[in-house]
Amino acid sequence: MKIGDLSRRTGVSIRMLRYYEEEGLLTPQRRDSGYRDYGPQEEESVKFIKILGATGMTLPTIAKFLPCTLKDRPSFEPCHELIDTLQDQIEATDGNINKLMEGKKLLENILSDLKRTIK
Amino acid sequence: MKIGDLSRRTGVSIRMLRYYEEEGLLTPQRRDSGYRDYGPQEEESVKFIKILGATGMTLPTIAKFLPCTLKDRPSFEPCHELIDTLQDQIEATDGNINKLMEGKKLLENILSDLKRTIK
DNA sequence: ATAAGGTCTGACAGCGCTGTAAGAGTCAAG
DNA sequence: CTTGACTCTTACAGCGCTGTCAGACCTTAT
Repeated sequence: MKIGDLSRRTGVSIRMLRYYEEEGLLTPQRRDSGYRDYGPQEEESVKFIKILGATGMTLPTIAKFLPCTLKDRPSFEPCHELIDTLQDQIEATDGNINKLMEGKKLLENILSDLKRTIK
Repeated sequence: MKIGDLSRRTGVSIRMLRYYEEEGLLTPQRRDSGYRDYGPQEEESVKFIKILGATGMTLPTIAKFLPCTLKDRPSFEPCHELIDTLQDQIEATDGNINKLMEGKKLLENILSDLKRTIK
């Protein structure tokens, strides 16, 4: 699959797909022409990247976790060293969720205040 | 209250407090010396800014909402024009919360996978 | 073979936010 | 009055991400 196809399928811009590679998150095959050739494995990875990125995780951090999401992950992947980081990240995400909910509450308060004041 | 005091009380860096002013979010009094002089009203605003900022709202956007959070808000404040934006923002925040929860779930899956694989 | 559209690399620029530094002035305690 | 801590403005720089552009090459269909 060429980069444009993957971009269309994932909604991630071509620019960013190349950036992912630059940051070590993806390493697609190359054709003789130099064109990147993505497989279903890479498409799967992009999905993970999107989700993890949405949690505020930075790309280098995501790069650390990505090998652990592989089905056929080689056993020597140092995933066990990531458990602490992982736990921290879960906590951080939880904190962010709470902040967002607090923010949402505030917004809703402002909204209902406004509606009451104006109507 | 001087800027250092407000910084300590809110946990927002001096740099950022000045930046808030630059962006029109705060307009503290000035002493003859030129020193900024913050009142309790400004401290309250900083709290809102922090919360709204945590929802991913950008400072210029926050600047629009801030007048609507004032207790003694002048009636001519065009807050009614913000209702749509506000509703959009609430929706967006909701979406972000969901994304974060999805991300958290993924992280937890990775974590339990790892624990099972390793132990 | 030609044309249109896809892709390559490399570079530059912008966003929003944040820190830091320099050089000058202010404040408060001794 | 001196000294150390604080504040002022201005400016530069970095982060992580993202877009865009240029110039060259590849691919596919006609």
